[in-house]
Amino acid sequence: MSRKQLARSGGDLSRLGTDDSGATMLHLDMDSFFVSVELLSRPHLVGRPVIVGGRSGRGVVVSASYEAREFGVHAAMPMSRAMNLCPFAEVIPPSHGLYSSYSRQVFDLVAEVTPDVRQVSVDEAFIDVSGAVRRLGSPVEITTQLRAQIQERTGLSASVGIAVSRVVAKLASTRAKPNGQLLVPAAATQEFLDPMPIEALPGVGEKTQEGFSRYGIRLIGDLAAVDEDWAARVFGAHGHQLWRAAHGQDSSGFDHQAKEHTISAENTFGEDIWDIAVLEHELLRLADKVAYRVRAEGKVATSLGLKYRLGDFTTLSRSVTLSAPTDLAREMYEGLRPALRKLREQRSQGVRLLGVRAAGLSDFAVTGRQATLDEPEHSGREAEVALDEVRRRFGSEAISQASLLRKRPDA
DNA sequence: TCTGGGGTCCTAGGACCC
DNA sequence: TCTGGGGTCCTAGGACCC
Repeated sequence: MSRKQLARSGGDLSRLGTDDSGATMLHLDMDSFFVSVELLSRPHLVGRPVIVGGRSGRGVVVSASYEAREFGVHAAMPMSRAMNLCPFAEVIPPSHGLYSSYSRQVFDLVAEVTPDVRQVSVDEAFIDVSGAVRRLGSPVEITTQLRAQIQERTGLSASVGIAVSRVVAKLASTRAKPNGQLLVPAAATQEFLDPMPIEALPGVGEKTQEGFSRYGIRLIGDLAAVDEDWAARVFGAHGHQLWRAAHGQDSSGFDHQAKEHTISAENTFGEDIWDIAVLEHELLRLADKVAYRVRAEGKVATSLGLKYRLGDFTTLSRSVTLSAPTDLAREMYEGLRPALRKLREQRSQGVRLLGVRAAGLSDFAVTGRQATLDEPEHSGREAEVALDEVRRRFGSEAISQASLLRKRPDA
């Protein structure tokens, strides 16, 4: 049984009550978002098993319609297995640009409710409505309105959980799916949580579940019942955070200010690659992709990471701290190339995946590089920014070829 | 069955400095 | 000459999420 099925397999919840006065946190989750967007333009497939995902040998399921889930198909499953389970499913390759545009429409509607929103992915967000009740009505009324508006403007359905905290709201929206809403009144929080399986809690995956089960902890209520200090001692910071979640409490505040983040790109090859020249070409292509996005955010990276996955799925990583921050593909490529060569020499295995990550991102303007207009790197930056225009017109493949041939400005 | 791509957070060890 | 301890930064790896 999947986690979602487990979380849904509860009893009647109407006894939880109708008092939403203390439940001002909403978790909004679009129903099988990618599939639903694709069905808008393919109405003849409604009601049939539909899978969005990569078709190639190494593709995985990204999203499955409820009809496909009946066959046991779920997200992140290898496509080969999904096709065994459900051979007649319609398979559609993902169109991320399309999903982004529908996502924007949905979040424009959310923004009309309140600015207190923390978006967690294209199709999911936490919404704190405590500042909106006087203007728009109770949390339940706001939810009903918002779901109706989303349905009307986009043709897509959303499910919403309404509770005292993010973690409880999230569990409630899962229980409400598809196309539903569920209120967990503040006073009913523990009663709602206690009977759920521990792996329904966000942050509990396979390993953590195993760890808990060694101590007989199988339900959220089991974890809620143990001593707080014991949980922190035995399971570390993660255990302490989960103990709080088992009591319906969020571990951190509702901070939605821009934190430092990372930008990465990776690629799984159709078949394992042994040739260092092919790997280096891919390294440059990925560096180009990352550098473009770093520049688009007006940032520079102070450290770089390389992800290197072998044919047997062993995953290695190497990182490099730069002496001067950069937003250039060429510098990222040259920064990581020695690490790539070394790994290829050390490990006599084909390479399944290569990835590039930019971290320690800071504003271009505050690094001081902006002041040194005659610096060679700066003219390099100008050149790459100009190449961005070429990319828009001729596609990224053209840029990768151009980057390969381009000389360093100081060479 | 054989595992995508984009992320976040935590831990642990070693280097280095005072 | 041998020895402490704390703080910080860097690196590698792992668990987890959508």
